[in-house]
Amino acid sequence: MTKKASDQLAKFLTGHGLRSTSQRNAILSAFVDAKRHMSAEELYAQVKKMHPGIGYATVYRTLKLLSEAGLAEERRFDDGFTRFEYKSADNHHDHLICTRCGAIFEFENERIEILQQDVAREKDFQVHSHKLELYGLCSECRNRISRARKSK
Amino acid sequence: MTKKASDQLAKFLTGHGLRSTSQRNAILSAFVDAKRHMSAEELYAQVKKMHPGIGYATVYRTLKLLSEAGLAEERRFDDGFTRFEYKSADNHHDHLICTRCGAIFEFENERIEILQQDVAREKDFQVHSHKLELYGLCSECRNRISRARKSK
DNA sequence: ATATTTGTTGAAAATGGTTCTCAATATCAA
DNA sequence: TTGATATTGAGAACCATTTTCAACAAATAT
Repeated sequence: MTKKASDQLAKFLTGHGLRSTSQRNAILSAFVDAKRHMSAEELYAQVKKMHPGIGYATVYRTLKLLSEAGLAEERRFDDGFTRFEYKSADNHHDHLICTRCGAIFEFENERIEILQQDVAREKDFQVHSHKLELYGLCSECRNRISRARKSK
Repeated sequence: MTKKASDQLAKFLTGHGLRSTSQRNAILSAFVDAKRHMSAEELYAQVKKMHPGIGYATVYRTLKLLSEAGLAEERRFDDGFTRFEYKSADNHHDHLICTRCGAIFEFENERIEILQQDVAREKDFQVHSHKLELYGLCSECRNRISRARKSK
């Protein structure tokens, strides 16, 4: 785990009269090391491996804490699951989501962001964050489908 | 209610060996006449006014049915509520959501859509739908805030 | 028209992700 | 150390949504 992340958490805790605990550190560590877009359940399973005593509630509580500390971002995709994503200072990106296999890809597009600002300005709206998700089929699933069609 | 909508539902039902019922018609009617972005709960309350006997489950079931029939679109915003939106054939739009008062505004931007297609093509991804939400403060809330600040 | 088949409904129970409660425990400051 | 209080784990509670099931109703056959 990066030292930066744990420092950031420590700073947040101190600044808010909260305490540093082994559980919080363990969860942060697992979260940072893990793949992106983790559900609370996945993270719980991961943390359990190293710290079997840890409870479900603590994972949820810590995830919320990390969001408040700016270390995690909560995302609700249309599959109904809430997932969390490690948030390093400046890497905003959007998502392509395969509706067949559930794979999630990331992308960035500066021009889209600029157009978003234009839209907001036009409506006199002050944007703080945004969410752009493209749903469809990834190339792998598309290939799988066309292969299946041929073999019929 | 538009005749078009009920026809579209009737067609879907017939085509799938399903039955046309007074409840389904009542729910569709309330849904089409209602304001956009309705939660199941809001729609249930609305339908109850004219048809007190109707059950919660039926509203949910019908809303799902309407989605399958292409008459409704399910949306999960970050406030955790699922809402449904009446979907006429060709009026895709995106949303500006005020995080303070909850107001939802709509917009369309052809250029953003084009750029999205570019991104997808680049990743060899076939987009079927997308979701773009801008979160922030509407002008009204911004004014309220700055007024409050002045009066301090 | 009437009966028959089978989809649909309402009420209540179940589900599933997430949050809360509370007694036991751990951290931090003095 | 010790005391004040934040945190934890386990399970109960929550709440939106879904499922169950017996009663009912729409489409179809008779």
